[in-house]
Amino acid sequence: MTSIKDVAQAAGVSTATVSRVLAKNAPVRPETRERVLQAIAELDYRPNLIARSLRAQKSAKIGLVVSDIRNPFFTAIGRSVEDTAYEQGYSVLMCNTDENPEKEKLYLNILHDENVAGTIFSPTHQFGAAIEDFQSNMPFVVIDRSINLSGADMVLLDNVSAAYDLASHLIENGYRNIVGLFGNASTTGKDRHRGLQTALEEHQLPPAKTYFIEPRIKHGYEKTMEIIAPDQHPDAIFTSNSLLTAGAFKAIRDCKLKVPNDIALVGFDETTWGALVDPPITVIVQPTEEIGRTATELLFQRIAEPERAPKTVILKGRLLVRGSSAPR
Amino acid sequence: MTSIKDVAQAAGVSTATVSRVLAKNAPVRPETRERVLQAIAELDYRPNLIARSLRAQKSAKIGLVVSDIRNPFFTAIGRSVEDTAYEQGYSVLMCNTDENPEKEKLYLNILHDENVAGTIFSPTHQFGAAIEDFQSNMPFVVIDRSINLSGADMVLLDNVSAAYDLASHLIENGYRNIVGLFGNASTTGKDRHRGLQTALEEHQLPPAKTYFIEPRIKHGYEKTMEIIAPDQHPDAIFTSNSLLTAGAFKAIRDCKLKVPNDIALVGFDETTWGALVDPPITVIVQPTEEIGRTATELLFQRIAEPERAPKTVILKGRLLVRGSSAPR
DNA sequence: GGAAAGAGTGTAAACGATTACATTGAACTT
DNA sequence: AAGTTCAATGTAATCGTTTACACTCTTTCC
Repeated sequence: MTSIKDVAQAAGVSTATVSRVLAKNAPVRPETRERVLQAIAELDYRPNLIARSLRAQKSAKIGLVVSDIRNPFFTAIGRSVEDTAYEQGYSVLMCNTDENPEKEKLYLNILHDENVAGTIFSPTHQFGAAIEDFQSNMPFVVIDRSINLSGADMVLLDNVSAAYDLASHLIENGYRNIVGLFGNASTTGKDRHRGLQTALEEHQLPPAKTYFIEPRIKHGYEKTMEIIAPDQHPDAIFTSNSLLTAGAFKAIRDCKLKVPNDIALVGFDETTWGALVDPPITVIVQPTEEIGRTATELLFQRIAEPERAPKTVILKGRLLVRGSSAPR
Repeated sequence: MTSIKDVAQAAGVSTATVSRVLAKNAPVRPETRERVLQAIAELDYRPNLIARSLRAQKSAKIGLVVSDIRNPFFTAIGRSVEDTAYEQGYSVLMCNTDENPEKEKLYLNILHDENVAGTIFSPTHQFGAAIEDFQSNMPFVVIDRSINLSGADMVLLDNVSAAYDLASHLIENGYRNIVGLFGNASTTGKDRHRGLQTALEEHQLPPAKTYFIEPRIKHGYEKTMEIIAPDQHPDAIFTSNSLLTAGAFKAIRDCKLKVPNDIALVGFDETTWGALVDPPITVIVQPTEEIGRTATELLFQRIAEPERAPKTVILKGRLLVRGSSAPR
């Protein structure tokens, strides 16, 4: 390993001078700077980020803690965060918690210990309380799921209104007997539930039967199999998460029912498969690129100015109408 | 920040003793150990990983550099690597290079600077040469794509044989006019190409028309649109990557052709959508869990024993026959 | 012409851990 | 009883940076 000492020696200056050349903003005689830069190039020197991080008590890394890396929504967020961070010279530590509060704690601790400059985080609702411990030390931006923490920045979808739009669309297309499947890991499911019920209410319809289950393909499948009794079944399934949508779709197909004639299906998030299946799925499209970028920008703002008043940015989803919810 | 000094003071010992308690293997009187542990608990002390990493010149992190995080194959690998690393007390820095050699270099440098213990890497073929620079310093395991580097461990699919099986299946089901779409970013495409051509050859059929294109949904779509002329089209499309499969599927559908009656479609990697579309897609299933786990284990082996002779593990794919390649 | 200001550089102290070496004292050996 | 051994602990150097402080030497100003 070539260190700053080797460079200093090669250039005939002190380590402080080399450091100043590196820092760019300190005064160094052009001639000296030249010598140092040449020594750096010759020795192929690159500063040790660990040492820098130890000394500076911070680093050019941010954490991204997502709850399920298999969910394409979070993959998309990941790309967007990474691109934005990259432009600012930051690298991204991506961690997957599997909706597991234990792992959330573990990874937040690790990120903290790694001196990350801040973290973008989609917490389970169980985590609500514990997050307080970390907030003091590390800037936070919460995404996707709201959390009862006054100090944190958040980037959220207007879930109630998006679910309302999606449900209204179903109702307007003649569906009356709607069943809702919602993820039980976060506030998102609750908000989308509310949007659905509000829409029904406003149309003077009775509330939907709803289920809160683990947001996994498997559970979406199993619950849908339960719902579809041989003798009777709802005329539409409303899902709050693309994994549940996939599970429901599979179950409907295995029961040999036709979408949308026998049963309509709508959900959240645009995925590769949503457009490919027959019929394609009507969904609320979340602006993933914008969510990731906004979250990263908010994080950088907070890093730069820790005392800035927290912001919550609420973005709108877009209803993408396709065949799975065609008029009855 | 509470440091080891605070603990030492609280317990009335030196920092060395605290460190020894932490290290577990050094001799400390039970009584003293008890006092130290209590101080640690009271102060809620957790060692600073940065400092530890600086001193030890290594860390309990490994890098995972994937070429496209949107490709479900790599997402699955990511989960598997993470789980295995987690069991060993390591955390995973996941980076996305977008098949871009510049980003590959950047992230390998960053990982190196972060003192990661090693890196699991799926390189573009352009990267073949440059990897030499890093190998000396950092243990490597290459996955998914072979690379001409004698010193590195690798975990690969037996691509030639898998592609051979997939092609033979098509041929046996009566398909004769096969067109191949292959990713141009890696050796994987080339190997799978060879498997396809070998199968045709062995059945005394003329070689397939093949295209090497960017492994993106968009490019799979566009190339397939070109291939499907209004007057004539192949009777099967063979794709080497699930993103290309998705693009091809979309194009076929947009051309109002029926799978498999008008045209069969086969590819690599099990995805959410492959099972959901109608007909479901015949694919080679890669053992992603095993690939990730094996790669991580090889990496740990090499970290423990840097001079160990390099291994290449070749895993077999499994042919999953479904409707998209039903007999003519 | 002397004081003041400031550019350019070096010295050395941090950051928070680990660990080689030194020291102490008790137990054991002969 | 003196020497030997070894467990238990402390002291201080070290990892590779950054930066407060000190110093020198010009330049500028009255």
